Amino acid sequence: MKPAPEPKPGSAPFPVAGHDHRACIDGALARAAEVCARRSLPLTENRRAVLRLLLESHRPLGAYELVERFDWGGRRPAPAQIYRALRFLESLGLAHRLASRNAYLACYAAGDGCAQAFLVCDRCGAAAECAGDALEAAARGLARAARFEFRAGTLEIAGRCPDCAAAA
Amino acid sequence: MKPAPEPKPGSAPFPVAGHDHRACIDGALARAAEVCARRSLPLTENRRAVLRLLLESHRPLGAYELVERFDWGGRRPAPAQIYRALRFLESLGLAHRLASRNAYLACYAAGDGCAQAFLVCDRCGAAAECAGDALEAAARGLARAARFEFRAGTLEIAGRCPDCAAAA
DNA sequence: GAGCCGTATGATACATTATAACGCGCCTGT
DNA sequence: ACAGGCGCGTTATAATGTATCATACGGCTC
Repeated sequence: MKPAPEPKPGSAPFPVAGHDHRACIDGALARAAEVCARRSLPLTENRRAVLRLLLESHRPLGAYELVERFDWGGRRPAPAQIYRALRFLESLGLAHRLASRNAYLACYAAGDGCAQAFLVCDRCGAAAECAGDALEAAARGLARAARFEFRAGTLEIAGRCPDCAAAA
Repeated sequence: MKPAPEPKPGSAPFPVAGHDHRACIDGALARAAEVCARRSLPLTENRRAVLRLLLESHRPLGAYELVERFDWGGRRPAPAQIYRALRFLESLGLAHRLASRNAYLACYAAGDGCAQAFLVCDRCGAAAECAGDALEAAARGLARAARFEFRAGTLEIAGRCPDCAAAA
């Protein structure tokens, strides 16, 4: 068991008190730029803007919420615009889709591998990404037992985030 | 190496060669009736029909696929009809929603508890439900580490089912 | 049996989420 | 230059899911 409340901003599943949001956003954007550069894929204005919105909200947003928040000098982008950016970000592991919510979440930690988990608060909608060897192992174990060829796995956990659990 | 090809219809994640589909459907329907009776909730004609369609297809179906397959003497039910039945079945654990696919899957094994997993074939769309202590433990462990109050978890694993992996 | 209440139904309309298709302009390689 | 690929911006439309309302039916009490 590991109490360790807050090692690094991005690695604490839910933002804690001293969370430096600005730094966390800038860091994630810088990482995103790197990831794109490494693959010679352009992190265009649109893509960066969508990613920034996700990072700023620090919670999952629906595509149409993104449309609304997108300030394009008065006008709004069409949904397709947003979905394109989301697909791109997802393909690089810079954002994730929360299927159970039809919502999208920025990735704060560099996207690693395969089996990922999300903790989604039933009450306030906050969400956190996390992963662990135990999950990965369990997922691969289940697949193996069924002779299923594992590609990727996503675990979505519903419940109450620390704040809401306390407030209840 | 032939480790127990088919112990019980419902417990083999993917239907195997000797799979007696008829028996598997009838068994599941009987179990559903029991579950409803135990809770004094009616397994009405609609609900039974939707469940039967899911059981018969033996793979996840979208709500609108169900609408199309629903033979109502020429007419078709409105989507709301189907969604109502699906919600009912879900609430009793008799069917599950595959969020990653917007599809619904009958439950062959009696719904047990909390953290469940689905193996979904990228190629043919077949899906199997499974669960295990390791998954449950991993899910609860992740939640606990984040001081998150666990309610339920669903793991969706994408990959290739045995048949498709072999065919590839 | 008459009246009442709760639930399931059947229907229409609507809301939300996501994609298809197309042409334009900008780069880049030759 | 210019051809090809890619991302953009737009329009239209598909796919998925809900709200609402009137009705029907069963069980209950009186």
